[in-house]
Order: sequence, then structure tokens, then C-alpha cells
Amino acid sequence: LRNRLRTAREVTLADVAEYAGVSASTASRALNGRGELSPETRAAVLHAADVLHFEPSHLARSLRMRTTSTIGFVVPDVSSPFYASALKGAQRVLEQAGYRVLLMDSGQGADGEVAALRTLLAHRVDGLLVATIGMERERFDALVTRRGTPCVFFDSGVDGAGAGTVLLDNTVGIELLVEHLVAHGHRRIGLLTGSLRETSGLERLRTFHAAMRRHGLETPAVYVAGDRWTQENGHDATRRILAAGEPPTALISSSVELALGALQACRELGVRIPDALALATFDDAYFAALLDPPLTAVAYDPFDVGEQAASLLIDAIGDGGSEPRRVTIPVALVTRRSCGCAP
Amino acid sequence: LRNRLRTAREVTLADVAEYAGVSASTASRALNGRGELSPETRAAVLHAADVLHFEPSHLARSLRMRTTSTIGFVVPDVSSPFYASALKGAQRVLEQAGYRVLLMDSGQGADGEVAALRTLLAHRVDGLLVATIGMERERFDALVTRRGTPCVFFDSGVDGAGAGTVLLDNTVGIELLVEHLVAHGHRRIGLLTGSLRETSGLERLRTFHAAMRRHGLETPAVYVAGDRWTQENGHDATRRILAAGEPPTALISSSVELALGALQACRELGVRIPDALALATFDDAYFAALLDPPLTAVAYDPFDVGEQAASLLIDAIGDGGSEPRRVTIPVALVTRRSCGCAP
DNA sequence: TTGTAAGCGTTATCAC
DNA sequence: GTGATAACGCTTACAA
Repeated sequence: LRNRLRTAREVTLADVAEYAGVSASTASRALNGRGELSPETRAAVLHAADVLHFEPSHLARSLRMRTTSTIGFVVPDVSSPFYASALKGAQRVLEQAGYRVLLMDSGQGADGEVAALRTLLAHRVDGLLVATIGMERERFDALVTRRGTPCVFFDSGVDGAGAGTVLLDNTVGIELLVEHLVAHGHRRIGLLTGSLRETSGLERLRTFHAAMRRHGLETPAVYVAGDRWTQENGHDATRRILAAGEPPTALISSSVELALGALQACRELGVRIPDALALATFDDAYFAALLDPPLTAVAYDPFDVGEQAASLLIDAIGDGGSEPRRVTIPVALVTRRSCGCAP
Repeated sequence: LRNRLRTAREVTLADVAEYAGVSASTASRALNGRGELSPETRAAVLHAADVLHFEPSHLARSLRMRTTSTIGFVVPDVSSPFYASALKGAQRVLEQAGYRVLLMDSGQGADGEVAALRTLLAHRVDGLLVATIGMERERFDALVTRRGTPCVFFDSGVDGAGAGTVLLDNTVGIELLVEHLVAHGHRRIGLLTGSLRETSGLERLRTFHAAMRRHGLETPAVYVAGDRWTQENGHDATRRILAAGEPPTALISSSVELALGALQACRELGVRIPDALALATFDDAYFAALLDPPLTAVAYDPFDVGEQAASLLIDAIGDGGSEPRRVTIPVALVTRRSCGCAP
């Protein structure tokens, strides 16, 4: 026995059974609390497992049970605070329900996203949580719907696909921003946009135009710029917008990364915020109040996004083919100095 | 339809073999490019796999091959930018080498860490990448060393355990900070510390005391405070330190979260930085230059930490039991206004 | 109450 | 070259 332990070989259920003097099936039943067992037998098995430091192979179990208790999580960029927080929120709920998380970073590319999905599917994950960078319905169906693996989208979805979608309240968020800046007296307002292939990017852009129209305000094409969710893009887009013949007096940013880029650009150009340019952004980062100037922002709970998506997914795994569900995460405006509000 | 799709049996290697009119072993060989095969057979199998949308079960393969191509990644808090970046760096290297990442958040608790390790081991991961919150050597050995699963620590390790450890150059980092503040003329310097159960927390504290002594400076006990890596802790610790009879004129923060807390506390107390209190911190966050005031910081590449750790792990998986290796990530001082440097 | 045997979907070792 | 056959470690009818 001692030699058994020392060898590199893993301890298996068979070892436990042998040590306890029972069959493998009995050992299995004892360890999983299934079926009727005599108390002594159960105790003997538990003891054997303990002595041998038995750790059941999740692999073998999954193969046999045809379920892995593993959820695939796909985001464009794990190092972004938003996705990291959503991940944490989802993980909390998922672990509670006995699931593990297999994480994949799509690297903000369509190929990366497909590859990530493929890997996860090969792993036979029980469900998928994905913030897509923008995939066509057909491709998604061919890849995952056909397999029957439940998928919940968050932050960015594929129209009509999936068992559910969790989105921020982009409409209300942008409207709050526009209204607030208009209330400050601004009429020339610009917009920094992220990727328009993603739901959040597109919804924010559309709502912006709608809100401006509703206020009877014009938006020259040059007042809208940006195509990626990066600080660099925010910087470049801001410079482009400010280079307009008659630049806007206020700027709305679709994300905090873009806003940081705007801050940087304004600093370089000597444009003072909020006097020369008012700034307000989507995403209330934890450091927003400590920036120079403190940033007016649309706040929400990023953990909540992950939690809700995870709950939806667990439901979908449970009840199979009920209606696709849609959850909207509420947002609220937090005013600070960057929009012109008093400190 | 949805239900039908859902219950549809997965397509297996046997299906592919049958469709191609060959045996399962031949199909396996064709798909994996192993052994000698006639070109036609190979083509037929590949075609069949394509037509049937065959996706090999990673589960079955792992069980048979006794290797999962999966790496377990354990951090105290995924939503922290540092860990998220390290994760991304590690993922890049790991994916390149054909590994997937199974992520677990220990939730900053010892129990959570043990549970995470257990789960990962049950999953038969090929290797472990962990930033421990501080585990005893014995416990670690009983849990993972006994199993023989290679483990590389990063940011925080277990003395003498594991196949390698990747740490930031905490010594140089803190020395740079102390020297710079001393050069500004400060003699009363305080320190904000994180968890002292973690390597980085402890090393930073120790180096601080050593550096101060080397400069012939005294550090009253009340000048050092903090016990967790959170903004809230930074806030509270700062208030405690500033409440000293003769408060320090400069403050070093062991992490950017702590520094944000300090900034917040100073704002509340009306303490002006850098005039009334100079501030400099470990960690150069991407928003550090845009804070009020811009933060002087010790910079390093967080992705690098993950990459190096991943490389070490891949080596360890390859050559088995060579010497434990140790990598130190270089750091550099970035001066900005918060320490008293000109803008 | 407990044991036997048949798989889950692969790959490796033999034969032919 | 290609095909049986036997594992890998587990769960679960079905027997006993």
C-alpha cells in the first residue's frame, strides 16, 4: 500500500474500493450518497478515500455522465475591468451552483472568438456565457446552436440567438447623458464611440442620435468618431472631433477607456475641462472620482451583469427550451465636475 | 426544433469512421496525423469529419491520454487589474502552447484557495499557476506536491515549494520610492501596506524598513498601516497615519488600490498633495497620469508576470523535476506630480 | 445491501 | 496500411 501511494499513479476509485474491501460500484455509491448502503460500508469507504487522499476524476465522471459542470466564458478582453468584474459576478453564481468556469479571451478578433467557441465546445461545456465582438447569426447557429449548448450573451449579443441576453440599459444611459449636457446649456455635442459591431456600441450610437434629434439638435458627422474600446482610440477620436471647424462644446464618451483617452487628448491640446469642453461618459470606474477633473458618468453594477447572465444560463440548462430571456441592467447618472457641475 | 437539436446525439469518432468506411482507429490516425496512412483514406476521413461537423471530445481524449492540456489559474481576485493582466499574459503563452485555462478565484480566503486547488486537481489539470494569499508549505505539499502536478507561483509564493516563482522586483521598487522621496527632502515617511501574508506585501514592508534604516531615518510604528489590498483599506490606513501626533510628510503606498484610498482620504481631510503630503506608489495603473494629482509610481509590465510564469510552467511540465526557478520582473520609477516633481 | 458488467469517446498495441 | 481490442476512471442498470 505504501508503495502504491508513492508511485506516480493517481489514486482511483478502484483503489478506494479495494482498500475498503468492497466493489467499485459500492464505493461510488458511498461517495456520492446514492442508493441504500449500510452505515458501516459507507463509513469504510469514506475512511478509505480519506486515507488514500482520493480525488475523483472529474474527467471520467464527465465522460460517463455526459455533463461536465463546466461553463465556457468568452470575452474580448479579460483585462478590461468591466469584463473582469462580470466574470467575477458570474463565477460567484456559477460556483454556487456547482459549475467551474473555463475562460477564453477572444482577443477582440472574429477568428479568436470562433476558435474560443470551438475549444469550449470540444471541452463539452454545459453552457456558454459570451460577450461577442459581433458574430453573424448564421455562423453562430452553425457553431453552437446546432450542438444544443445553451448560450447566454451579455454586453453584446447576436440578434435572435441564444437562450438569453443581458444588456446594460444603454438607452436610458445615453439619454441621461444627453439630457444632462443639454441642461447645462450645450447644443453642440459630440460622441466617442466604441466598436459598432457590438450591441453596446451600436445602441449607444443610435440612442445618441435619437436623443439629439428629440432635443432638436444637429450632429455634424465630424462630431462622432471612434471604432474600438481603447484609450488610444479615445485619444485619437477626440483629437479628430476637436479639429472640426466649429468643435462641440460637450463630449459624450461611450466608455471609460475612451474617456481616459479624451482626458489625455485635452491635456495635450490645452483644452480645459469642463470650461472649454464638458465631458461625460458611460461607465463609472472606481477611480472616476479621483481623476482630474472628476468624471461625470453613467454608473451600474458590472458584477450584476455577470450574475444575471449566469442565472439565466443556469435556468436555460435546467429547463431546456423555454423562451429566450432578456435582462436589462439599470443605470444611473453620477454627476461630478467634468460636465460642469459644481465640485 | 430547439429540443430536437438539443437531444441530438453528439457526433463521435465512430460516426466519422462509419461515414468514411474505415475503422475508428484509422479515423483517429487520420485526424491526428499519426502513423502511415494512404492519402485517399486520410482524405476520406477528413471529408467525413467535415461533413458531420465532428468535434473530438476533449474529455475522452484526456481520459485516455492522461493529460488534459488544461492549466489551472488561481488568484485572490480576478477583477483586480493586476491579476486580470497577468491572466491575459499567461493565457497568451499557454494558448500558444496548446493549453486552455481553467480559472478559479480564491475570493481572498484560505478556504477558497484550498477549494479552488481541489477542484482544479479533480479536473486533472496539467499544471497550476497560482498567486497564493499565503498558504503553509505543509498544506500545499499535502494538497498538490503529493500529486505531482507542477505549480508555478506568481506575485506571491509558498517558500520552497513549487516548480518556480515569478515575483516583481519589490526590493528595487521600494528602494526607488524611498530614495526618491528622500531626495525630495523628506525624512518622515509612512507606508501603506497590503496583506502581509502575501510575498509582495511582506517584501515591500521589509524593504521599506531596511531602506529607511539605510538612510538613517526612523519609522514610528504609527507610520505604517494597512492589511488588505483594497481602496477602502488604503483610505482607513491613511487616516490613521495622518492622525499621528507628528504625521509623516510623505507616504509610500504598496499598491495602486491603496493609493486611491489615500487620495480619497486626503481629499476628505483637505490635505493637499504633494504640498502637505507627498505620495508615491507601487503599480503604475493606466489611469495614473490622469489622476489629481498625477501619481508617481513604480511601473512594470503585468502581462509579463503572467507570461513568464506560464513559460516557467510549460518548462516544468516538459522536463519534469529540474530545479525550481525564480524570475524577477524588473521595475522602474515614473515620476509625476504627486511626489513633488514638477508637472 | 452489494456485486457484475456495460458503456461514455478516445488512443495505443497488437495482429493481419 | 488498416482493423480488432483493450484500456482510461467513472456511473448505473440489472442481478444476486
